[in-house]
This record gives sequence, C-alpha cells and structure tokens, in this order.
Amino acid sequence: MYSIGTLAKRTKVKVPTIRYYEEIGLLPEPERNTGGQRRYDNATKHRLNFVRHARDLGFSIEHIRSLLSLSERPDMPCAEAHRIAKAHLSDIQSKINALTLLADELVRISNHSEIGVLGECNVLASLADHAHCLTEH
Amino acid sequence: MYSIGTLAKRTKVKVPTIRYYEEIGLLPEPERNTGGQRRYDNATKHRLNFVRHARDLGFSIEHIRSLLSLSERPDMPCAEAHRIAKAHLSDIQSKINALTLLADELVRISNHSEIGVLGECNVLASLADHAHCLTEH
DNA sequence: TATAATTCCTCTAGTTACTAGAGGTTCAAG
DNA sequence: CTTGAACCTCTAGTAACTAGAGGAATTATA
Repeated sequence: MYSIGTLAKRTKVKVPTIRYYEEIGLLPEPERNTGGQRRYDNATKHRLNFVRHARDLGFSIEHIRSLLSLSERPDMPCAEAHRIAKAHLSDIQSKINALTLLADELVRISNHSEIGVLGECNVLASLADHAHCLTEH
Repeated sequence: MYSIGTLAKRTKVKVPTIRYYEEIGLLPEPERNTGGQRRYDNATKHRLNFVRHARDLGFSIEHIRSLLSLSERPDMPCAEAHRIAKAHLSDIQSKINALTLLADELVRISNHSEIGVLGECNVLASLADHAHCLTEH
C-alpha cells in the first residue's frame, strides 16, 4: 500500500488527475490511513495505467468506462461482452490504419537523407484521405 | 468554393469547431463572399480532415501544428524535417502497438462464442502493461 | 525528540479544446 | 419580395484536466 504521490510517479499520472478520476468514478475510492490519506494497491495502479493509455489513444472517458466494464464484470453475459467489444473494434482498427499511414510517411521523411530540402511531403495526405477509414464518416 | 456548413458536412467537423480552428490558426482565414460569409476550397477541406483524424488519434493541437509544419514548408531543410518526423515516430509506433494489443483482446472476446459468461478478460491488461511502450514513461 | 520540509487533504479557480446559444444579417427557394 | 435556413460575432457552458490557497499529516534532519 502506497501514497497517491507514489502512484502518480509509478503511472506518470498527475496527483490531481488521480483524484479527479476517483471523483468521476473511473477509479474506486481507495482505503485511507489513520490520518485520512489515500492508500493504493497494484490493482488500482493497473487500472490507472489502462486509463492513461486509453486516454493517450484518444478514447473518451465514457468510451473507457465501457471498455472497463468488460474487465469489471466476469459474470457479464457473452452477448453483452460481444456487443461492447464489436462496438469498439472497427473504431480501433481504423485508428491503427491511420496511424500506420502516418508512421510510414514519417519514416519516408526520416530516410530522405540528402542534404537539401524535403520536396513534396505527404504527411497531410496520410491522414486526410478517408479512403482508409472504416468508420461511417 | 462552398460555405462553412457544406465544409462541416463533408468533414464531419462542427461549424463552431471550424471557426475555432481558424481562430487558433490551425486553418487559414478563408476568403469571404460579398456578404462576409466564409468560402472554402478543397485544400482547406483536406487540411481539416487531417486535423480531425489527428485529434481522433489523441494528438494535441500543438502536436498537430508541428506535423502540419512538415506539409506547409516545402522549403524546410531536411535536418529540421527529420527532427520533427523522428520526434513523432516512436510515439506513433507505441500507439500502434497499444491499439493492436487492445484490438487482439477485443477480437478474442468477440470470438468467444459459447453462450454463457465471459470468464477472465484481458482488456485491461492489454493496455495496462508498459512492456510494450516505446516511450519513456 | 523537536522541527523543518515534504506530501497530503479539500476546495476553488484556471486551461484546453471544443460546443451551444443569443441576437442579428445574408442567402436562396418559392 | 418574403420567409426560413444558414451565416455572422460574441459570450457562456462543458469535458477533462491542472494549478493554487490554506491547512493537516507524514517523513527527514538536527
């Protein structure tokens, strides 16, 4: 069991952000020591790491709540779990596609080794085209 | 040349968001018709699509400004372009890794076809582990 | 063991990136 | 030529943090 500051260091999530996640119910209310300070275990650290990564990947809090519900409820009926998993899959796959295109273009720029200028650059085109989107827009 | 409403429909970006992007300098100030209304061309549409996708992928506005600078300046020296490209690459590659792990786990859940309950679920573990992170944290 | 520095607490207010609404003007269909 | 939709600017609200004030608890140092 460790303090909020220690948890913050281990997860690279800021202390006020941890308290904020608790407030909105993304993290459970932790135990408190005799002085009233929060004490955390590794289960919370694990959960917080998930939240942090998911946020970095552009998922909304509500999105994350839904993903967490898959982990939270081992008693969840398959049909419900499948519905949630499928609802997220195509979105995630189009994110992977878009990132891959952008990465390819950045690799091309990085490998463009002549001293001089870049010439035409397709970074913008890599994400601007909708041809590779799986979502509805 | 078309209106802001048409641009909004074509890019799925809301009208006030387009005006906001203009205000913060992510989009150029567009031409205006005699009545003072904004008129857009496809170059702006292209740029806006890039911004929208990049935001969906969790990049900050400043991040996007830096990526756009690669496209904006065909006269940029290679060294500078390489620096920017490399600064973004490892971040993007770790995003791809994390998303792939999450997608794999969601596929596993989707294929788990017995009628009943889900049993143990590794959605949380898929993103909680730092083992696959390329970034420093 | 005293005391000083650090970290914690709650609460309020500020920031980023939008998003919605008020009040008024311009456009475009009939 | 009207009238309703779409546009304008400006202000205010929301989501997801982030920082700061004022004070209590903990930990490090003398």
